[in-house]
Amino acid sequence: MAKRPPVAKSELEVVQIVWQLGEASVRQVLEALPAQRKLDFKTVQTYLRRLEAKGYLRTRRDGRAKLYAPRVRPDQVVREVVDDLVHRLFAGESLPLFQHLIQDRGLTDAEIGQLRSMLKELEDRKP
Amino acid sequence: MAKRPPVAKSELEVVQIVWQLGEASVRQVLEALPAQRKLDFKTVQTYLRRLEAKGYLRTRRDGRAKLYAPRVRPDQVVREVVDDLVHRLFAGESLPLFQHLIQDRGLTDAEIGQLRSMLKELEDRKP
DNA sequence: TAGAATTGCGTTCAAATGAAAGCCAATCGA
DNA sequence: TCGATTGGCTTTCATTTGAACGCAATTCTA
Repeated sequence: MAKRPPVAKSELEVVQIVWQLGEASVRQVLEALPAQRKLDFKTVQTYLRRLEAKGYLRTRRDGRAKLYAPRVRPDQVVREVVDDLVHRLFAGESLPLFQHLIQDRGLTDAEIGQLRSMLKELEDRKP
Repeated sequence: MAKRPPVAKSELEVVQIVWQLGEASVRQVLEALPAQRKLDFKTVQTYLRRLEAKGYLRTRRDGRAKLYAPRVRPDQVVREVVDDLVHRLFAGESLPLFQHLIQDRGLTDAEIGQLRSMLKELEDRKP
């Protein structure tokens, strides 16, 4: 399939909400936006329309309203975005990103625990 | 200090090289670009100029050429960029990003080791 | 039932971005 | 010394983004 155009920054926050909700109308997305982030209905509508045009979302009609749902698997998109970032910002190395995340942003104890078990699982699952 | 405008994607790859080199001319940056990524001299020059205008780099003259060097600490910039991404893509949670990095991108054994020690250090250094 | 609100669809519009091109002065190699 | 190269500075230019309008149809609501 022809590679779809990249998701723009602002589109990301919107598509991310659709992923969470599974399927959503413009209004639902608007309401799910973090309180500080105040966008107009029309603006959200535009972003969703563009996301559909780019191939990231598909829609179906529910009465008068339109419901947007993922068309590309979220982790596929996440991978593309993160890969791109890692390349541009860390010359392709992911370790520096971890380092930043750990040292600069801090983690709760619970998070540390979960991270540990992810690592363990990864090790177990290979040679 | 007046918040500087965000670094654009393509500018990131260029500023990242300047960070690595410490100080660099247009040509040096051009040559340090990954082989696949083919940009024109003029293009790199433009990006560097914009980065200076945005406040990320400062310059000094070396004979006929101009040398670009960081003006904002790299980790400061990295933090801004990563924070922004985490907000837009994961609603502010960093764990999903780790999860993606670990499960989806894979790590070498060496990397796993280093990660472990980062975690350990983090734990030791708190209550 | 008449006006208010909600949505879709099409447009708009300025600023930012990605990617150079043009012209000119310094300089280097033959 | 003369042409090629290099770099600086200025300008260009299409596309993408971010952020909304306007109108028409539909649906609540007083």
